Amino acid sequence: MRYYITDNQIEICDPLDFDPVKIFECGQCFRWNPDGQGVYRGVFKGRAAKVFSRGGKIYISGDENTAPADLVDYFDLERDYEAIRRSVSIDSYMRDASDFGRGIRILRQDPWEALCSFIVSQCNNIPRIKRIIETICSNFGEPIGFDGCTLYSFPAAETIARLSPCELEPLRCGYRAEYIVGAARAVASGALDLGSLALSSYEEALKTLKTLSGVGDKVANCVILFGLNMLGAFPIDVWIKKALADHYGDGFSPSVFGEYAGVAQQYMFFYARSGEK
DNA sequence: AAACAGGCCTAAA
DNA sequence: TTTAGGCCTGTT
Repeated sequence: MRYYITDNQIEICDPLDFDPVKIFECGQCFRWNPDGQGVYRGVFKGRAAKVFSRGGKIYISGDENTAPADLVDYFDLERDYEAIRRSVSIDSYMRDASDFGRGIRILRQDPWEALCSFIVSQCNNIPRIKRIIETICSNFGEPIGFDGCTLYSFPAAETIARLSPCELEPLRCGYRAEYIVGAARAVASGALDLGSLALSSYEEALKTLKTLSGVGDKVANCVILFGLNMLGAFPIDVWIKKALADHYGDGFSPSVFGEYAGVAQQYMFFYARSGEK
């Protein structure tokens, strides 16, 4: 998509394919919050940034440790989402869903953060998921001063690996604490190499992630889609299951959506959650 | 008060 | 291979 880099800040030329509210509220991430004036601030890969609109344009600017290239990568600015929307619009339902979700982009999130976040998400509601993740960051992450706010980085797997599940009690995340520590130890010990998983096949990534306790099909697919940026991954949660039952039959396979099935899934999820349909 | 929330694990057919 | 029940916790 077209954008300008000026003064270490990115200006998005066509806001139709970059909608901050949809990007941050469509369910793919948990750590970007609006300040009441419409400015979203968040932390990605240890860096702070903000996204806001002014005069019909969208601006993204990061802290002093953030290069424009980091933002281009994280927000997936080089990808043509209009082409993706066309390719997944296989019927009138998907045309409506992808039209409704126009402006969503799949963020290139840190794989460890995605793994931990979606472990937390299981059998949980969004406010509590966000609260738990904020607490893990404020308790175990590093403070980052930015734009007059104190934000916190997501703690490294090594940091969490040194803790016992009991020490995660302040999170109030219940039985998920053991899963989190187990995953952290797998990553920290090198038994699970998320970097190399990103270079492996989808099947390999799925199989490997599912060896972790607390990670099943749904969580693993979320990690692959949002953390490994494999856009064919198709997480099926209760909302998607219902949408599939309503619009497609028993023999459904994500492959009908092609290589960007995961993006189709996100349009469906956002559409279903919106209550529009 | 009982059910539910963006699943997963284990035991049992 | 599929199914039922249990699981921490906070809300409604």
